[in-house]
Amino acid sequence: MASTSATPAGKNRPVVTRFAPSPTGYLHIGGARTALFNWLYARHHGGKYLVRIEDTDRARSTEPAIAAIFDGLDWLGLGGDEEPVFQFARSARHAEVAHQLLEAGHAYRCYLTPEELAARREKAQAERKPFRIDSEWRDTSPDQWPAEQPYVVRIKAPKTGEVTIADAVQGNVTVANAELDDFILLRSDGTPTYMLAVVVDDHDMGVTHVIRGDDHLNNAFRQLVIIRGMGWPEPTYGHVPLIHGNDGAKLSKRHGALGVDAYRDELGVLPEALFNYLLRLGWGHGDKEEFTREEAVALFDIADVNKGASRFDMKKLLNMNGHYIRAADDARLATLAAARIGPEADEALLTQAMPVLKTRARDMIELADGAMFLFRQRPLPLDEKAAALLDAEARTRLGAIHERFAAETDWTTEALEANLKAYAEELGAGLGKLAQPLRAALTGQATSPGIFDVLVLLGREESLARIADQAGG
RNA sequence: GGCCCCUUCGUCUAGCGGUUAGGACGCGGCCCUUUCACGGCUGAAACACGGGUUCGAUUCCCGUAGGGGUCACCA
Repeated sequence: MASTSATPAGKNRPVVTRFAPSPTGYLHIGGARTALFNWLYARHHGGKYLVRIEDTDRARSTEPAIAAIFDGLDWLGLGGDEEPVFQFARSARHAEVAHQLLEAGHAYRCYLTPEELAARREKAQAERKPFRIDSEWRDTSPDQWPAEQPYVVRIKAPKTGEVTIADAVQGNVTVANAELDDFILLRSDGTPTYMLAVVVDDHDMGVTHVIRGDDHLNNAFRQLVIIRGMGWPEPTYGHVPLIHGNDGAKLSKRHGALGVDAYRDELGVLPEALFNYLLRLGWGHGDKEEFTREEAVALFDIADVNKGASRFDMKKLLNMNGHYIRAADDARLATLAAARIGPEADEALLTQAMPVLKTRARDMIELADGAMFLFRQRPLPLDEKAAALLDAEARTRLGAIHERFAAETDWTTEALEANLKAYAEELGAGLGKLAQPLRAALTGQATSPGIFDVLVLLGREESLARIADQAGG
């Protein structure tokens, strides 16, 4: 048994990686992570990171999907270093390679019809035998080829021996050549298949490291047949495990496989949070949890990516998002929040309020919600808990508070706090007994940022008016 | 089903022959406190199972079980 191993031929070529999504939908979370790993690997090695759109499936590829992918990539800061390559536009070149393979005797014309193939497949299944394409056209010579009949071009895959790939993530993976079949290079209409296109494009783009989902691991062996047939340098492969949903099943649209745009728009996630979360999914570096882009670039190694699939955990993503919200620039958050609140939002006020708002939010939805009280029109609607806080006694006290605050000349958190504390002492009550009704009156809610911060944010006039609205007696 | 891959707390992970198996999320408790958060402290919680190899296995090897991927004129 001959055994050959796929050792990278061009070890000292500059690193070139690529992210090659097919535009049949949005950029999903798994794709985003694959892009991230490719980007990181290239950056770490001072190489190039490219993007290729695999749009050869004309029926399923759409313009909106292409736009969504670029949009998602840009948002995460994972756009390619050069103009993206569109695979479909290169089909003439793919066909050219197929013909070279044909001339070199590494491929052959196969006149088997799809119907005949289907029949054989069915027969094998009925006999419970593994089906492997075994075309009688494999060893025919050109003079035996029927004229004027449609044919496909098949690769002539080795039938004996085995190949082992030194995968950067999975380690050595060996497959017997008997497992490989003579897959199609060119369809009967002359168009190239994916298997051919990837190999040709990767070669032409100078890709040295193919980092992709491990659903492609088996394909690597097929692609190697083409690469060897052409005598091209073999890339280093790195097959990263797929991301699973919270229940352990493959991530589908049902559980969490949203487009990255949904994480941004519907979940209110910050790009740096998603970046960090995705980085930590399947990769770790000691006890470190938070990584800046620079740290990630410096520390990332594809060899450290875990072999096992990991589950997507929304809770942890949100927790991380909270960290990044707290660390984010106030003006930036204000702009983001304002877009969610609407035209009544005042960015300057939002920016001013942000320090006390952002510790209370794990996502931009919560952040915007938490800021709403600043912009509500009087008289404020009271939620259930707020209403319960405003009993007769509380309303009476609000009247007294209104009087005291109206006389307050120093509208600062310190002065206001001293003022209210003095009143509490006078009453012999805890500060909470006064602060909660006050909060209800000022925000219409039972929870909010610190009450004195609220007072200052709202300003003297608005605060007094809101208190008066609820004061009784 | 054939082939390939995977398996450390519920989850994400550190570990790379000798550790009280560490951190994070989540969960419980305490502290801080005008509410809710944030923050701090703290508790419960894992090496799938069975054989080897070894003085010694979470770590190396082989099985078993479980999970995943792939078997198109889709990509």
